[in-house]
Amino acid sequence: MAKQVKIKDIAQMAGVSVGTVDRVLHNRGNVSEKSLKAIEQVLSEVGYKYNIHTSAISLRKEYKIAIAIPTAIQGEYWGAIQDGIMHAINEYSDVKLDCRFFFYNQFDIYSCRSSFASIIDQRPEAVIIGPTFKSETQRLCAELDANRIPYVFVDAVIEGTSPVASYSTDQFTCGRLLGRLLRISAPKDAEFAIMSSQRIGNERSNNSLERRKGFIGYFRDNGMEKNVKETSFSVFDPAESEKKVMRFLKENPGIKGMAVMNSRGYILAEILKANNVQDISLVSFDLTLNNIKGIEDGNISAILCQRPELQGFHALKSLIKSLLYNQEAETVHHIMPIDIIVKENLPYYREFFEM
Amino acid sequence: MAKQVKIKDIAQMAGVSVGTVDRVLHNRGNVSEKSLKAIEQVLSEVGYKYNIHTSAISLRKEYKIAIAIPTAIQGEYWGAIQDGIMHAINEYSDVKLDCRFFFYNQFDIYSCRSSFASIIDQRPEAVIIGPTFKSETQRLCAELDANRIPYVFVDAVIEGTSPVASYSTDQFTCGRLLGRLLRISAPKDAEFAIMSSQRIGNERSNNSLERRKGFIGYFRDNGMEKNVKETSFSVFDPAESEKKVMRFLKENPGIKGMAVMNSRGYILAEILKANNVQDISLVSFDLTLNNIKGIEDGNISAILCQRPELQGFHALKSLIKSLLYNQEAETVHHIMPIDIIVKENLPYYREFFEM
DNA sequence: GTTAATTTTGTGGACGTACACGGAAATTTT
DNA sequence: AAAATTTCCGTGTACGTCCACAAAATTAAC
Repeated sequence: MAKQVKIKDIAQMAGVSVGTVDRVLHNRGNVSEKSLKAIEQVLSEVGYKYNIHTSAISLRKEYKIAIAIPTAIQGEYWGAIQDGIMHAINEYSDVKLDCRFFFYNQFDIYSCRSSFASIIDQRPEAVIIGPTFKSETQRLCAELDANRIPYVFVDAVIEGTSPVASYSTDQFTCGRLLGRLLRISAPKDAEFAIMSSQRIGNERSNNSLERRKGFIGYFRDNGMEKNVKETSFSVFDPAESEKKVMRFLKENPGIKGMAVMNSRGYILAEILKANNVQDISLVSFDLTLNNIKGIEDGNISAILCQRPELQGFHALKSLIKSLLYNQEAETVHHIMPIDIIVKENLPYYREFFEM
Repeated sequence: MAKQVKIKDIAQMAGVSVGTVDRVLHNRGNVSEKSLKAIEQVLSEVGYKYNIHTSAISLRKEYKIAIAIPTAIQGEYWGAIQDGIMHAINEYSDVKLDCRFFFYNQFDIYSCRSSFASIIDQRPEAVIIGPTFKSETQRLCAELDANRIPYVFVDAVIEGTSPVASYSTDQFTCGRLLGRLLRISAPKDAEFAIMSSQRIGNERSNNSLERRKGFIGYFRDNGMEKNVKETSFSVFDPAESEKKVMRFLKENPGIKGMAVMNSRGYILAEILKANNVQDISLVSFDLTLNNIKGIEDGNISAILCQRPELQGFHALKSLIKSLLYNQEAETVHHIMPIDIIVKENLPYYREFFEM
């Protein structure tokens, strides 16, 4: 248990007052070259570490934090991220925070634009971004960079930006993992289907595309590329979807597994249930309420999940750290674990958290 | 963002001084019935929450904490628990802690007794217990209860004790989950083997027994009780084990999956690898270095894991909370999630943590 | 009823950092 | 060289809690 080095100690060693050390630590300027050198010398020798507690206490400032994520629905993916953020707000209730959520519709680029514009207007001191549209996000980040406003990414990373940290998943590997899960639970010659959920404008998210690549890649590596089929279903027209899916299964009787590259697996689960289909594994993403029900009912074999609460929690945590000790640190990209959730271990993923 | 209520506020509302409120909050006694009533009244109304930061600063006391767990080896299960504890020590470096480890041999009841005896001698202010022997642990806990020394359990809970908290896993469900993993990845009529690792005196740990029960129960529930075989292998005599296992497989050609109820799966992985056995799934427990290698090599299909670092981390965290704010709270039993780790998601379980 | 012992209560200093303020030193201007 | 700026620096106070110590109130003892 190494003894804490205090600012006072540093001041003494460098032959200056605590005020000057403080100025250096917070690069507030107004320090002579000589003092700066002396203090930096001492700092490099002793390795000063902030005392987060005292630091937090004496900080009177209230930080404005903007959170730009797709509309969060309780019990769904972005809802879980929001839960994690709320949890962090609570945990760090001693740091004065003014957190505002700027939700946007992830399928409407205009709503994203206007949301991001409001953020700029708001002049926050830090931002959490759950990115969807690449160039919109890049534009926002450029603006934030110009104003030296720190930001972090959750769920995904956008290239050409310089966040303080990011929390995301290796979606390609998710796809491979999904491939493996389906393959091992089916006979050697079985076929598998990628079930795309159709949306307005038929756009597919980047995450889904990556997952799909990984999935196909996995079967290609195992010489089973031909065993992979693809079809789609609608999120909004269940009856039509049901007809389409059942027709597809009839035409492809070899199908023993279905992969859904987003959280819409529960829709297929309903269809399988209604038609009493027993021998097809279904794997989807995200522990949403609907998918939880699908697992409990036994219609979804497994769910892949990427700790959204933890992402939200750590996102805010790292921003707070950055605000308090604004050393210009390197970006840290955190890749979240991919949890495999089936009927048996489901219950224990609901309580536990944090961390 | 609700405004923080301070001790001063409470004091004012209750018509007493901060000192008195402090005494009540830490039940240090020496408070008149009248003041106590008044303060408790106010507390129940406003819902006071400690400011962890200021609390940590002004705490000058150094707490002696004893940690009684089986010998921890780096890269194995108890080593991971130790890592988690060390991490918490680091995270709470502002709270003065004097942590001492009292390791014991989990296969030697005498070493456990002498370890526990040293703890009593040591007179610690709080204890973390990784229990193995039931009555020894009960005796220790009785002693601790008598001295009002708080303690927490990691890995497992012993009945007839009253810890501050516990962090453990539902081993029975682990066994069921293992059953499911093996079953789905094999043909309908496949057979499965429970591979017990033999030890000195042939005792089997409680955890293993529970897992075994769950495993067998799973197959019974699916009308496949007859498909489960059992055999054993030695941890210390690899050559003998290899002979025995291969003979067993020859005699039971229907075996498509092997279950190891502890962390010794890697031994079988080596055997399968050496004999070029390809079509048998092997599932074991705990992300030890050996097992990680087994997964990477493809000889272990999956590992079930119960977040040992998180257990250790939270164990110490909850003890610290209990020491700082020793309100006589109810015991909280935390059941850890059961992570399923396969080749694809393995890399991401090594970095991430905390929380 | 007075004194002693005990219980109860309030006060004030300490923890380590942030930051405002005013004074000292260095620099520029006149 | 003195005055006016500007730059630099040290001091002091605040943050909310803990806890030691002393003062006050209550109870016990005589």
